[in-house]
Amino acid sequence: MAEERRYEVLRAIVEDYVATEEPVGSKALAERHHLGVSPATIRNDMASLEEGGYISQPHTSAGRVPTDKGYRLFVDRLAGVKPLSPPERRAIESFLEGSVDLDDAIGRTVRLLAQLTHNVAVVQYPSLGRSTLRHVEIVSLTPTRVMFVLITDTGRVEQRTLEMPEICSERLLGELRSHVNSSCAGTRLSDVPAQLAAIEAKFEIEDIAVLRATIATLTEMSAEQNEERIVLAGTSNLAKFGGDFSMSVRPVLEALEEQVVLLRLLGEAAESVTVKIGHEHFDYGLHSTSLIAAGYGRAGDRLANLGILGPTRMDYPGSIAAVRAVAAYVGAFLTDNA
Amino acid sequence: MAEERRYEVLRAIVEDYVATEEPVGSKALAERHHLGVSPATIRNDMASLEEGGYISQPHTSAGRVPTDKGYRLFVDRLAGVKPLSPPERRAIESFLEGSVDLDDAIGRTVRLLAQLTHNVAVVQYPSLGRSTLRHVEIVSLTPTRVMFVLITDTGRVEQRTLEMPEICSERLLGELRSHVNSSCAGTRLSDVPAQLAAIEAKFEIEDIAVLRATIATLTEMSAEQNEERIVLAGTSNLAKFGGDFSMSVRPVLEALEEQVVLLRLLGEAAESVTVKIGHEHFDYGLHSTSLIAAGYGRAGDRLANLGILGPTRMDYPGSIAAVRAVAAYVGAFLTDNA
DNA sequence: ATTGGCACTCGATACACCTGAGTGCCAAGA
DNA sequence: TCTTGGCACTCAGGTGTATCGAGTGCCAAT
Repeated sequence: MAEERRYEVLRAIVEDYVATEEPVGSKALAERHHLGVSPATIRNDMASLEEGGYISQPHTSAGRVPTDKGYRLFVDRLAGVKPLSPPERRAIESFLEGSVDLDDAIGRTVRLLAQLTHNVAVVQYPSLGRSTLRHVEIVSLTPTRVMFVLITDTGRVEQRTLEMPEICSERLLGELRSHVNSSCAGTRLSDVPAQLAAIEAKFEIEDIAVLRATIATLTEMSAEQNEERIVLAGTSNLAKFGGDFSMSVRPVLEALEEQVVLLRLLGEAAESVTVKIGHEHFDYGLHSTSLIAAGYGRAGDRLANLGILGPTRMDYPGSIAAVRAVAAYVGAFLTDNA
Repeated sequence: MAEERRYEVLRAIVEDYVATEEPVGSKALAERHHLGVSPATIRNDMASLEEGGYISQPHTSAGRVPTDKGYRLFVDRLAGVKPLSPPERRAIESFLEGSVDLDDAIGRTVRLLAQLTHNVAVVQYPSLGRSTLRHVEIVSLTPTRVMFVLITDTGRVEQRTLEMPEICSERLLGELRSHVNSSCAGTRLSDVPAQLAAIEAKFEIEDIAVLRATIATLTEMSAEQNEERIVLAGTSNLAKFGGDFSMSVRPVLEALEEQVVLLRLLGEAAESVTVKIGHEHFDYGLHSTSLIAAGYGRAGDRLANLGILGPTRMDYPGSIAAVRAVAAYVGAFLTDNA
């Protein structure tokens, strides 16, 4: 059946193009991949692949290059899983050792990912909304200025200062601290606002202004939309992009500087490993890039996403393996240090 | 006196080259800058400037380009102060409004700086060692796991978790908290280790292990070398670099990814505004870039540095003005929110 | 010390040409 | 019906040549 071989040809094209970065022709294909057919046959297959929109040729007399659609098919149906090399395994297994807090762990993760894949790595901090609250600390800075510190079970620490409407005594702060903690500790951050609403009854009328300000601030802090944090590494790997800098790399750098874009990028990752290719991105600047993203978390509940971004012409099997492995290890690390 | 005019010519060359990005010739100079002399005279001046090493020509039959030494002279003796435009003034005056905590303020600062100068902006968090400790919070996560949270007067919050050598009671944690706070609150972080050493006497023998671990961790946390944080923005402005991407921009991106390099870069800034040009940088990757850095702080005591990095061919007067102004405003902001 | 004149250099641009990789198509063979 | 070898065609890229012109250095005159 010719159907089958056509896809074999596509796979060969993708692999060669990724390796050489140059359009690949029928003759070279016939030599390097021992499909038992002649260049002429391959040309026929190429013609129908091109008609199907899986490959295209930059110029009339050049080899073929996979299109986004071609990569898509390759990723979905043709790519095998490339096992990690032993050094890679070792790197992953030891990268978190000795990390001293969450910042440190996330920092190591993102650098590792960048180094493994030679692409730009993107790691999102554990989502606030899905973490549970471990402790709330309320510290008086000046008589009317108060700092709130939220500590979650994932190790995230969020702080915020607030100018109180009136002077608040240490006694009042102490009461706030104990009531907030007893009613909210151990609940998900997304449930905190509801819990907070219930404690209003326990306070004197005269303290109501301070209490309301406190509740408002804590509610805002536990709303996840603001404080999703994202870390990058390996931007210099964008050098892999050929061609003119300002044409191809600049828009990518610009997109990477926009937290909003990054969040949406990672946010759209749904399954265990998601691959977004070229024009599948909503952002114009990323139309010549691909994203490989995975969720990570503790025992199945996804806390956040991480991934890599690179030119569409990238090593999908290898990168997918790396992203998946790193996500698994980070998840395990968070579980152990819960 | 010709001496004087020669420098006038150098200034004109720098200005034109920065504006046009192309080597500038004697004829063009005579036209655009109304120095009352002929192109031939200018050529003579150019020849002696070139002999002095201030300018050079890329090819025999091209115009002149300033050298690092030329820029140096320009910055030190020739550059006037370019006043900020009204929109720039307004942007600076309002950029910090509504910033909700230190992270937010630093983030706004770095983005503003990048936008104003169209270069890469670099902002260092207020140095830990020079801040004073406002409060230490000690929170028990599990029976043996404890989180320390340091809050400084600059708004920085540092956290770290520690696995204790033995189970520690709430009573013990409470004692730790109160003794640490009473002896250290209000002191500079760099003095904290000394203060901590003194409290050992106040504890029972049986708690000594936990105490020692606590002191060790807090000492480490207040050592400034680790936790200097630096934030970047505007990397996409590197597009201003002409030429080949991997030749010129890649090493810069690589340097920017190394915290160590960045720290040293900013750390070397000494006076109120420091300019480093091209080969004056220790890092090879930055040999075609210039840095403009300034310290910021509260009322004269420098807390940290900020600055911009761009191609040596940059608008020095404008950038210096912007950096200086932003540094002043950030300093004022920190004073008001102390 | 300044200026106009002049010969010279050399990068950039344009044009023509060639080469070769790669294609599409067709007719013959399995 | 699928495969294959043959063949003419296309076109990007490299090379060689000629021209152009911006810009220079030098020199003699002012």
